[in-house]
Amino acid sequence: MTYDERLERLLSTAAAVFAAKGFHPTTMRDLSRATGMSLAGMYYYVQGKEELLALIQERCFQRVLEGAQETLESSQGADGRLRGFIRHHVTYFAEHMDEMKVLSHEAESLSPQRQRPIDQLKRHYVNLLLSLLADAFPSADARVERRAAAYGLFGMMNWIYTWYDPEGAIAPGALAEQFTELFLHGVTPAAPSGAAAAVARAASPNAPRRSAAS
Amino acid sequence: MTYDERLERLLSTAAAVFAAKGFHPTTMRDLSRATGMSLAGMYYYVQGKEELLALIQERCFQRVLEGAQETLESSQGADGRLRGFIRHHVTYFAEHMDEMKVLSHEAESLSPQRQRPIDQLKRHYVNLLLSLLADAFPSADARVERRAAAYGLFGMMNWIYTWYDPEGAIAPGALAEQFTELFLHGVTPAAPSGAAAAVARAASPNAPRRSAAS
DNA sequence: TTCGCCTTCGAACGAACGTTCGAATGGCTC
DNA sequence: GAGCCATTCGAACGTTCGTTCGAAGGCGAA
Repeated sequence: MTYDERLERLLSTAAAVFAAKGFHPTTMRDLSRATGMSLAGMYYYVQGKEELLALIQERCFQRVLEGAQETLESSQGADGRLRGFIRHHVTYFAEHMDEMKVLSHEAESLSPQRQRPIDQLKRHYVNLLLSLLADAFPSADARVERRAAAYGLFGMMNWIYTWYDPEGAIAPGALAEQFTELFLHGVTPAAPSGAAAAVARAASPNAPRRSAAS
Repeated sequence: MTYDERLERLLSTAAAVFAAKGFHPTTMRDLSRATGMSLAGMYYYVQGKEELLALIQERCFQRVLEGAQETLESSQGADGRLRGFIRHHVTYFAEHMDEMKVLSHEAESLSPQRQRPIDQLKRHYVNLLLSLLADAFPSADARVERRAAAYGLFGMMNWIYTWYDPEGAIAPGALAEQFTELFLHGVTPAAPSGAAAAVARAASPNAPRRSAAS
């Protein structure tokens, strides 16, 4: 195993522990136990606990951005590009829950100087979605509305880590489709043959009609 | 000032500090400084730091639930009740950002026995939305779809604390309307005279048509 | 074998944390 | 004034944290 591979393993183990316990409650001794390395040994690869978090977030975000750009390059039309962006974000999130949870949930856990480069990636990514929305809906140009829609979508997608189980009933791809339809057309079945209604009906035609709050 | 009033002030000050710094990084000495009380003095009102968080979350959630139920009682029709639920959640969130951020962001910061009663409130609240969705859209009955829609909506709404400024360009009521339209009908202008398109157009007819990612 | 370098680690350090304790304060009742 | 109770607090305790340091292990090159 090379140096780089061992660093990579340290980072992904740390991401899993951070995702499970939270960044601040996690101790270097926790990470030592999880990785099998000694307490001091980890400092050969990383300056300290905070750099661990910074590296995890930075690498994860870069991969998300790269994946999004690749998806956009192979998508056609404003609508197709927007759909591709959503699909990529949701599936990537669902398939890398640990890192993405750490990226989403620990967005304020770094010192300002370590936060800055990550915030720059975030600005870039948000602007990317805003420009996709502008291309797809040139008529709905109100700036605040577009921001609300963009952050609404990010909320929908980034909240995944609080409830979603990739091994559960909803596959990552299915979740991406549902969120795409939800964002584009809402829950309301638009027309008798509308896409959202069709998708919903096709999946489970005989589900119970009511569920009581308890 | 009565005992209860002083406890209330301690809780709301603590909520503000927890919202700003996060629960775990906040020290009892931070709270002592923010409240003006002595370090030991706070232990007269509260068993410890964790009970502080538990009380904040429990009281906040109870108020949200009460407000939602009151809203539902004065709403008519399945669609009206669903709209009322969303409007209430968003406006309450926007107007009580500190407590709601602590409720949303520190949902895993309590020990299991302190978490349990709050999780019960949460289950109740989620089931409430699920039943509203079942009433409003009896045709789209697929169970997983309803869950995805519900959690998508909660994500949209609870993500507010990461970006929204109640003093900024979007008033709480306006945000609630936009999220309601977004959830019910999506961003796509449904028809030339569709509600979503009309709302969007009315607010800012001459916004620029493009914005580049940078 | 010897040297030097990359890698690992046991042990310890100083700081900061949540919490406790006993005393002091202030006002009210007899 | 004396006694009592609710309230506040300075000072300290024991623990745990992130980090450091010097030494040791392992291994290829000379």
